[in-house]
Amino acid sequence: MSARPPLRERRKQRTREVLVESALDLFGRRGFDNVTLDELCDTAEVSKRTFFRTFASKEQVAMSTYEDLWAAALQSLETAPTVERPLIDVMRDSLLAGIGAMTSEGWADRLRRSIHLSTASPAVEAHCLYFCHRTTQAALAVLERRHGLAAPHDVRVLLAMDIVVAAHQRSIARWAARDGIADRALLTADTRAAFEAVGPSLAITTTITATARNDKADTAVDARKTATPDDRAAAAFDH
Amino acid sequence: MSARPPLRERRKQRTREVLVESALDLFGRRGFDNVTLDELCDTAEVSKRTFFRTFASKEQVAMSTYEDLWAAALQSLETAPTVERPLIDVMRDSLLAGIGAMTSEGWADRLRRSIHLSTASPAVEAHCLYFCHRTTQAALAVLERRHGLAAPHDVRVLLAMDIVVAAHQRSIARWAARDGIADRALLTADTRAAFEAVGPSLAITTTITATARNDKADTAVDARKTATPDDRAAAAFDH
DNA sequence: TCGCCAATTGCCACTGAGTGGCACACTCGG
DNA sequence: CCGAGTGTGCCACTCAGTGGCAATTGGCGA
Repeated sequence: MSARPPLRERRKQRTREVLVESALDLFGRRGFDNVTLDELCDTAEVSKRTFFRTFASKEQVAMSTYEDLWAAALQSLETAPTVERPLIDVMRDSLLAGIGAMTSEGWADRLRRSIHLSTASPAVEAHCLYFCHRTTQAALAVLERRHGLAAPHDVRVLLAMDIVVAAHQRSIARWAARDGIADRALLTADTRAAFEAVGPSLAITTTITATARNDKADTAVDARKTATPDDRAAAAFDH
Repeated sequence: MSARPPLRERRKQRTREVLVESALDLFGRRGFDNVTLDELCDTAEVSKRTFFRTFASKEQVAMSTYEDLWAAALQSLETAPTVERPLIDVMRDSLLAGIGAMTSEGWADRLRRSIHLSTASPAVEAHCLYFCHRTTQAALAVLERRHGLAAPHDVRVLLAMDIVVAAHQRSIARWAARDGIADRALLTADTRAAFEAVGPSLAITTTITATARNDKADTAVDARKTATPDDRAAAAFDH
């Protein structure tokens, strides 16, 4: 068969998969806070010690697929050609590439369940937020090293990265909240839509859309800033 | 004297202040992770049980002044006049009002020390991030109830709030990192500057500013989006 | 000034996450 | 088949956070 990796690695990987699957199942059915690590380890048939050699925390096992996605995005950032264009676009494309690089069987379903956990449990949500924060710091380092980003401490650069995180989180939350299937194509579309909504966001007024939902005279977007006319895309994103 | 509050309240408040002061001192000198709650409670001369009746977590006592600031900002949002203008501006002004409403003796110094803790300790930083997230959710509810925000689940609205958080965090981080004194006037200025840098952030290119630092031909800001010419302010914000 | 009521506090025991140490078992290489 | 080295299980431990209950203390009427 395809027993390429040295068999010792495969065991490790197998343990990891069993833990993730058990965790998503238990957390999903009974709630993150109502499942102890001892229970999880018992279900997955590993010792607690082994669990902490595989994952750094109870939260991490719940979000491991999500972290894989970002890892793939960072990987893309490492290998992508370095053309000069807006940082937000570069990051968006890296995320899209990361989405395209997900291969493992059933990743989309695991990812969707992970996101559901993060919206259901404060502890997981906090972990998720912090993870994104640290990951974009790492992305900044790559951008500086490979893409010639000369001022990684410029406020505008830091803000741009925060905006990337925000757009990504909104897109993935929207994707995971869809009723029916949540697959790669939809995630890609939702990601594009969220990033296109960034510009219009700057000018949203507090009294927007008493009539905005799917109307034509919607979006009291004030034209002073950001005249990007892709409001249609943003409006279509509205649920 | 001015013994207006029923004396029982004052005791409680006093305990709170002692805890915060002890925490900032101990955490600041020896590191958040190297101080146990037992030590802190021992120093402040309260039982651990009382500590958890005053604060929800070890992290919270470290960030209590920061949380006070947001509480003041939310309060301002509750009472401010409800004119129709961009959501980001409304939130910025609420934050500025919150800054203006800080009165307790030595708040600026405590706030600065809190921020330092959050940059030094991952646990505190994560707590801080999540707190901001939850607080802006609360702000959204106020905006919906008082300011006529009709579509609080519109992606653009959610993005706008995320951008507010980002600008705020960048400004306060910059403020706390200043060498000399960090006072109200500087925090106000840094906040304004960070919010003004939001627009230009959208168009930052990856190869920005090989020569950008304080130059005139700086900021490879691509004029396609966001032609706001307040790049000067943003550039001045650069350290 | 005294004493009752209610809120607050301290103490104790407990759960559950996360860690270090050590002995055992397994895989891989010869 | 056998050593070297890595991975795993078990045990004991620290520390954050919680619930219960008794003791204390302030508020307040008599």
